[in-house]
Amino acid sequence: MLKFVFVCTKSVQERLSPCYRFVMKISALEGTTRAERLADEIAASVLSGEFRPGLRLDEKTLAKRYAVSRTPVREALRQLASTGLIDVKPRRGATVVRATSAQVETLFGAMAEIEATCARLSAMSMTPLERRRLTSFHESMVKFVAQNDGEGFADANLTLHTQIYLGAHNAIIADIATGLRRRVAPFRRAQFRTQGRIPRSHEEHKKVVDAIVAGDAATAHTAMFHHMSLVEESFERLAETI
Amino acid sequence: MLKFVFVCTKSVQERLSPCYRFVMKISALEGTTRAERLADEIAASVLSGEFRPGLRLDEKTLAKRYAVSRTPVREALRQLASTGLIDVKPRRGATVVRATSAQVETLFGAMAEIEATCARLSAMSMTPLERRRLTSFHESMVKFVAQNDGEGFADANLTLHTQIYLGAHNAIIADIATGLRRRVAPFRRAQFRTQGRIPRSHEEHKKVVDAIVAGDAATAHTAMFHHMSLVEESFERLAETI
DNA sequence: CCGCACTATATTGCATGCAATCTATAGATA
DNA sequence: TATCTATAGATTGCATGCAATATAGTGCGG
Repeated sequence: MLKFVFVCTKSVQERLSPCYRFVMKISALEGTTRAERLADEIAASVLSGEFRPGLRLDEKTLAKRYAVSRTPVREALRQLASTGLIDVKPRRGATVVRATSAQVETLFGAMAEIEATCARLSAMSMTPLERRRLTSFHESMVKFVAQNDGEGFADANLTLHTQIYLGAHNAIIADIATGLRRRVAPFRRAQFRTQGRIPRSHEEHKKVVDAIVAGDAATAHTAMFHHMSLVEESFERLAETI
Repeated sequence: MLKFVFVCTKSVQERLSPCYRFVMKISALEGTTRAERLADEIAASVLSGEFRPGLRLDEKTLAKRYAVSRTPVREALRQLASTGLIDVKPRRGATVVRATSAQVETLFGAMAEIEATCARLSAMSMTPLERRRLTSFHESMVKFVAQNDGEGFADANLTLHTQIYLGAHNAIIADIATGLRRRVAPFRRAQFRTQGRIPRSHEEHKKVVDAIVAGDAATAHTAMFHHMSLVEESFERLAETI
């Protein structure tokens, strides 16, 4: 991995031309710790499905795989445990969470509540600019519906929901929502492959977006809750077929 | 610290008389790791106010204080950082979070939303037994009002709110609520010392409890949200006098 | 044949030490 | 005098090694 070292004092740093600031940014990116980068790597592997639920995450193996010692691996695992993505038991090691259907239901229920809350808050406190952006982004998603592009729709779906988290104008609630979305991710894979899910999801989004833009908090809440419940239902249907 | 070692096989363990099980329980308590116990200790110190917001939490000093090496201290600090109680920056160490008034406002706002959600869910899904218990517990709190006992009221207040978290019958939302309450704690100290806060709080509780018991979800939500907003207002008034 | 106890192996928890980075203080220069 | 530089000290990040604990495999008795 490349590394640029740029030595200067703080006052010089502040008066640098933009091209040098770019160099500094690279340096800042490198400034994260190994443990942090490991946590990201492992999380990505869990979310991508490479590390399946139930898989044992052995410290030594991970350390070898990423060519570091066990210490940063341990820290990464602890951090991931706090997000609920993996499960660490004292002296028993870490595993990718494997939830019972009841636990998954709880997770989806929590998520529906939080998302609905975000929608309500967004309806109350989004700026006019944010409302316009939300509308136009939602409208742009129609192309994925037309092309039946599940992958593209899934990506855009995340962006749309994130816009609503941010529109709530409460960083803590937005964090909670993001964290929950991450936690449910391993259990909702391939959700948009369910027959007819894409156009239906797009319609539900429209109801949510319209209510938010109109400032109708109660309807935004209800519509989002309903949308998330259908997502769960779609998951259940998928799970049955496995 | 005492430690009982009790060696036996699992099948024997399961057929033990209760008195031996007690011994095993002690052993199980000891079975937690140092890092976990440290996290509890440090959290308690933060919540009790011994470690004030902004205080630098230096690994070496903490290691000396608790007579362990830096390794478990580091793990404890990372864990606490994930709960939002302390702030850890790479290569810059840990400090007890010192929030701006805007951040505290965000925190109270998030808490009000989550608590209100819990109240709504409780209204919808508490069992008859839970409803009865909630009512009787709330009624028992009148004695603290009569005696103007802030300490007693604060303890009971926590129990009452926890009952509502649990009544929501969603472990994840309950966890979120508990975590937020913890995070808010350092900024709401001495809240019940504000003039006239105890009887007023008790009245607000009544509205919440009545709505929950009656199964009136919308009213429970509104009443709880209102209650939490007043808590925040009371904090603001306190902060101004500091 | 089944279940229990015991030993061997593997894995986690923790302590220690070194290297990289940050911070503070003193000195130099305009 | 104010600002910048350089050095020393302190602190964090990480690697390594040992001790405590859990797991798996083997032998023994009923």
